[in-house]
Amino acid sequence: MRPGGGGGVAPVEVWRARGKRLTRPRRIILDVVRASDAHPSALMVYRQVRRRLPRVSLATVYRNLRMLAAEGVLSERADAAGTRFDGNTAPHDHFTCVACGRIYDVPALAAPRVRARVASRTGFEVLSQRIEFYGRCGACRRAAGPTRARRKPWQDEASRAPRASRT
Amino acid sequence: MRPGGGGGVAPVEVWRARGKRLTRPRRIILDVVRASDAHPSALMVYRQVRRRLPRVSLATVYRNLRMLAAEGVLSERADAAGTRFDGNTAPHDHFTCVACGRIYDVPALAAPRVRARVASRTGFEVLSQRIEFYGRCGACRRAAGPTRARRKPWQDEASRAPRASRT
DNA sequence: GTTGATGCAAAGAGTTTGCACGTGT
DNA sequence: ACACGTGCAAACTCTTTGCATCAAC
Repeated sequence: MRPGGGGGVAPVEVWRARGKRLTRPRRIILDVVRASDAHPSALMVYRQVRRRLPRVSLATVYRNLRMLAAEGVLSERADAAGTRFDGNTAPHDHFTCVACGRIYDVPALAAPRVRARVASRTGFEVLSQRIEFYGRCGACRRAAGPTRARRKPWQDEASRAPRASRT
Repeated sequence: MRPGGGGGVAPVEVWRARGKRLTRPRRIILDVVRASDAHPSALMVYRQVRRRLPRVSLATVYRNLRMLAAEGVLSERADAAGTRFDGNTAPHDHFTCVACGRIYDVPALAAPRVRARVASRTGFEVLSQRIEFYGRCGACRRAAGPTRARRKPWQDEASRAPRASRT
């Protein structure tokens, strides 16, 4: 459970202003993504939502995730394993452990600096950026030995991965 | 045409040592990716290769791109638009223009610094990283006005996009 | 009551795989 | 001649869409 994740942020008013409705599936989908720190895929969200709303369809999950991301309520990232969603919309980077597959949030430490540098060097206007790190997390380093997969979180729904640090 | 791209780097010996063969489709596929700076998708490569080898199959293109990437001869990146391949295997970052869709290489300016910082902050072992910038390129900024798509390079095969800078 | 949202099923895009034949070594 | 590689087609996964019905407002 992401601390503060299930809390009462209020983008609901924003939707209403645009004629969007707060339906039961939609609310649960948002809850699930916010309550997870596993950066879940649509399928992972679907499986969680179905526990509370067994008749929900995968299409509804996709439609809502896409819409919520478009509204800025969620963030969306594509990688080799597919599209992942993140309830944390604050700027931050990611660390993917190549051993256990877990994705950790890391503070966007150097973001502004790197960004300014690229802008001044190329003359381009940088609007946003994405930084991904790959390596071995603390737990997997301690487990020593050669890299070995212990679990594949993108095929599962829950993950107790501790957050690397607060962003 | 990427300068030096079509040149005679020699990973061929490496393959042979592993029992891999230098077939006609394979050589042409590699040529095509190396000669492009458009960061082509498999389909884009396929269309180019077919000009020189009309009977080539898409499956062969996929198999070879994947194999060449695994051998380190090419690099592979997944994003929202699908998987893209890059003949430039030197470390570098990317800038995607949200107006015209072109992908530019940018020097990996801050890479080592950012990397070390994350490692020391999290205690994780960083093995690699990926940095993507999004914004408006020089040409599109000069074209002024609101963001408007002028072309969708991921549906085409050729691109005359100038390189932002040499990595 | 109006209109956006849902569930279901079917379609689509991108990518992978099985298999018999072809071809580099 | 021996394997690896190829073309073809089918399969597979992930995601989107059409449509009648449902439910939020």
